[in-house]
Amino acid sequence: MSDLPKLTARQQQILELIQSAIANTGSPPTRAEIANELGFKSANAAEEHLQALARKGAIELVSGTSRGIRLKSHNRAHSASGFTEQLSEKMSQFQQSLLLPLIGRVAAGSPILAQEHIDQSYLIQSSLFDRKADYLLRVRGMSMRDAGIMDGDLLAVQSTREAKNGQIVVARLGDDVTVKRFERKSDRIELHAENPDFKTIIVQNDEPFEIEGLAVGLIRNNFLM
Amino acid sequence: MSDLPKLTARQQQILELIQSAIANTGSPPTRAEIANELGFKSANAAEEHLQALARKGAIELVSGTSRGIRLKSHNRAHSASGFTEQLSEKMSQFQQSLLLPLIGRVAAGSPILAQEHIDQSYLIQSSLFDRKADYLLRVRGMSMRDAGIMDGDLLAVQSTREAKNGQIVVARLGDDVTVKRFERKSDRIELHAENPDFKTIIVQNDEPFEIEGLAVGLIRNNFLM
DNA sequence: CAAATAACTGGTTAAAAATACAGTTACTGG
DNA sequence: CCAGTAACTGTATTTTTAACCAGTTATTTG
Repeated sequence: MSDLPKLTARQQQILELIQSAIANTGSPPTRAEIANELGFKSANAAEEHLQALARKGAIELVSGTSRGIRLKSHNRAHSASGFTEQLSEKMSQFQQSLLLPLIGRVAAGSPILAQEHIDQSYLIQSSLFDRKADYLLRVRGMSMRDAGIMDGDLLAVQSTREAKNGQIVVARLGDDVTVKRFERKSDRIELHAENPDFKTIIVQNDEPFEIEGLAVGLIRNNFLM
Repeated sequence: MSDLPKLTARQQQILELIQSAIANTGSPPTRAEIANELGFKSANAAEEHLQALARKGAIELVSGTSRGIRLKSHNRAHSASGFTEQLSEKMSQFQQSLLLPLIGRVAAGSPILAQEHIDQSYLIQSSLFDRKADYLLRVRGMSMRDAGIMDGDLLAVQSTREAKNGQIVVARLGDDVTVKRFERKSDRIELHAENPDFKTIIVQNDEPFEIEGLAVGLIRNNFLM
């Protein structure tokens, strides 16, 4: 519970700019890019903001390397303080957002090997989903069609080893990762597809099996073809 | 669908190294880092591999910028809309997030974007969807179930009066607002449900009808009950 | 009120990084 | 067997970038 000192509005803005740059370009920004983006005439202004953010534990600076800015996992709730900012002329700057990595493609049909590469990241407001998401998985296949999870959808996943019966989980069977509805029976685990064309996967207690996470949300962005 | 020329084993290795570097450090590697990692004595070897990967469409090189390597996500057709903002004079390198209003219940007879309908707003990265969304609409009912649009989902909508056949639209029929698949025939407009339990709505040319917008994305946040 | 802090401008410098050019070696396909 | 390609070494040059120093102007804080 290292409560990092609270950031000034300007520092918060810098932090979000860094997140935004990572999400959009794939790399953290340089000092010059930050300065340019915010209209600073000197890159040193950006440098000092970065130093301040590093001092306060919001980021980590890797000395001697270009674009050596790393975000610290500052996933903690942004304010336990009761009052919500009614004063906000620029509300967007004070919303807590998380940078969620998109983990690639996962088989939701007959399980295919998951290639765990990070294509890109998306900046997602943390309150968008009911529970905190840790990453996004691109779903492949139609085995969860009747649950409204279609091929190509991005599934927001919370990392956990636990699940309750009936929840939709990301499960790992040996090397294969799959999305299914979870059901624990006394002697086995059942992974139900939500599509009559796919059959339920039965996992005996001695087989390799692990819950990778829990589905907490869904994003579809391929509406137009 | 873009079948990129297949990579040599070495090129594949380089690509994986890039992915790995991004996953581990948060930034793409430099030429020197690649060379060092693979034991090359010259950074130029890395440079040539990168050029080859760029030629084959696996990555994109941003010239003149450090760590300017971007992975191409060959797993999705990102935009069929060829004319994406090339008109912008000096488009900012860092895209912004938009505060999208969530429209809950649409009152009969009033415009969708009337203030009184706005429950709350969500901060959404503008690049999350293929086309710019203007608002979020909470979907009621299961008439679009087979298109993966479920009761309670948030539909990201772009305001427009135009739609092409086959697109999913938000349509207004007199006082009712509905989400359906759009089909224009010579003498009428058909609004198809994606659920056999619902029948197609036929709109004769003289009936009151208007397209409110186009579905560009979907968010589901009620996974856990 | 003095001192610290935040938020800058302006300039400098050394290191990091991209990138071009000239070679070498091995393999591959016509 | 010759040309092209892949996969390098080695060197060089320019641009990018990090990082430091010296100021200025508000604002806050003890």
